[in-house]
Amino acid sequence: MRASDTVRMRIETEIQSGALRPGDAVDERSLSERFHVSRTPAREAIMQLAASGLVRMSPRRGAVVTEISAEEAINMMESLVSLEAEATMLAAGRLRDDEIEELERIHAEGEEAARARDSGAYMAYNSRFHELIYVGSRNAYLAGLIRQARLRMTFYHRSSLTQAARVAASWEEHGAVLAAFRDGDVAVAGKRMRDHILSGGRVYADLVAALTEAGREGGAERTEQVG
Amino acid sequence: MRASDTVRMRIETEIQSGALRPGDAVDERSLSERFHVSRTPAREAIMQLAASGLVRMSPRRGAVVTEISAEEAINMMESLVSLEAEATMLAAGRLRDDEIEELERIHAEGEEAARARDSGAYMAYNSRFHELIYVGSRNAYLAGLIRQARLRMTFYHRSSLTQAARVAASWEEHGAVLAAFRDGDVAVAGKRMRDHILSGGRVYADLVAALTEAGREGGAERTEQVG
DNA sequence: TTGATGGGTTATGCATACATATCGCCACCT
DNA sequence: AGGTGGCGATATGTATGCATAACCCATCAA
Repeated sequence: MRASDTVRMRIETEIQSGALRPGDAVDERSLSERFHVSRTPAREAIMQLAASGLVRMSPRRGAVVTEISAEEAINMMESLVSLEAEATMLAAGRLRDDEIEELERIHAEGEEAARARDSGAYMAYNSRFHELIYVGSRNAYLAGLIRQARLRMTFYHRSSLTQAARVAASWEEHGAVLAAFRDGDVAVAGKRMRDHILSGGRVYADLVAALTEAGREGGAERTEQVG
Repeated sequence: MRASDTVRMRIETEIQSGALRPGDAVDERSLSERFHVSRTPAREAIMQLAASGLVRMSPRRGAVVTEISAEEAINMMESLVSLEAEATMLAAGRLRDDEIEELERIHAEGEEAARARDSGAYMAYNSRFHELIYVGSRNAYLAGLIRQARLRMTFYHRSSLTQAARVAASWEEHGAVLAAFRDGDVAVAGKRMRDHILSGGRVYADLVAALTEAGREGGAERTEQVG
């Protein structure tokens, strides 16, 4: 394992967790000091993050955690909807019976979190549910595209599932997809996943628009109240 | 412009052109000597290429131009079909009349290359045609995903359009998509693009399978005869 | 008071030196 | 004769030094 990889992963974690927020500077020196490495691996970690889109580099001006505009957010959601629907259709035709049973178990476990409006627990369940579908698609490349897109949206996307109403609806929509899996209905499974992602996406797009607006009005501090 | 960026772009060009072939080593020292830079930007270029999937790095063992297995090729084609269809459906609903006219002009210009079975000229036309659709989708993120996927497949994909029969069929299929654009029929445009990419994809998958097979039998040299 | 200008500061970008793991080769042992 | 172990060579990974461009702020003029 290279030092640059560990630095990269730790930054990714900090962005996911919200410790690093869109617009925050990611500079070589502070990274090298925090992780006790020289500037070289710190710099390489930043470049890797830039390649995956998590940070944006300007020559001679350093890197900042990528801020997503409302337009970009809509574009990414549009793409994610398509990718998730495709993965779901592939999975609908390829999931083995025991994998569908596994999905049902996980879905049953998620009900408690959904009822309790426990967004932390629900997000953990949500990840497991979707991840099983990616694997079930038998398409590692497609799964990678989806994971990368979701990773880039985490800061904003996280927030959409903190809305209590959304959690309950999300769980119901998962159930609808699962029913289509049991029926082996590829087209219906795809459509239901498309609707599911779109539902979350609407919340997400609104949030990004709100953040963008707040950022324009009152500077970065203003986003605090929403995250 | 950073030195690492120019090095990266030149390597990308060499991979696209076939000067660098899957399995070829890409080492820091030779890059730094060829492009008259130090090892640092050469190394950074390699890491950027690795992030986009064009080369594969093994810790302490250097980088090689990514070799695509038959399974990976199928996965990438499956994904590309979905992405291109999505971009086409978006474009069908968003292209302005003058953009459709531009597409028609380009398509008309491509007829000559198609008739002459001039695969070089046809590939140039082909890129322009598809590129206009990506732009017409009004989704820069989706367009980026498609370009990245196509870039990763260039070495193999190039070859599919060198088949004379495929060139003629490809041009006809473009015409069918264009007709759907004129009719403003989103679903039909998407379906026709899906079929179009799939047609090329079949040739492509066969080719990768052949290369993989050849590689297993006779080592890397064996792929020479196909490229 | 506001704007422009210039110098100092600092972080990035590149070059280079050093550390270390991997690989190939050869001798030696079985 | 074939396999194994160690040694040398080489390339990667890391650290550090140097050059330069961008930023900040003070100073000055309108």
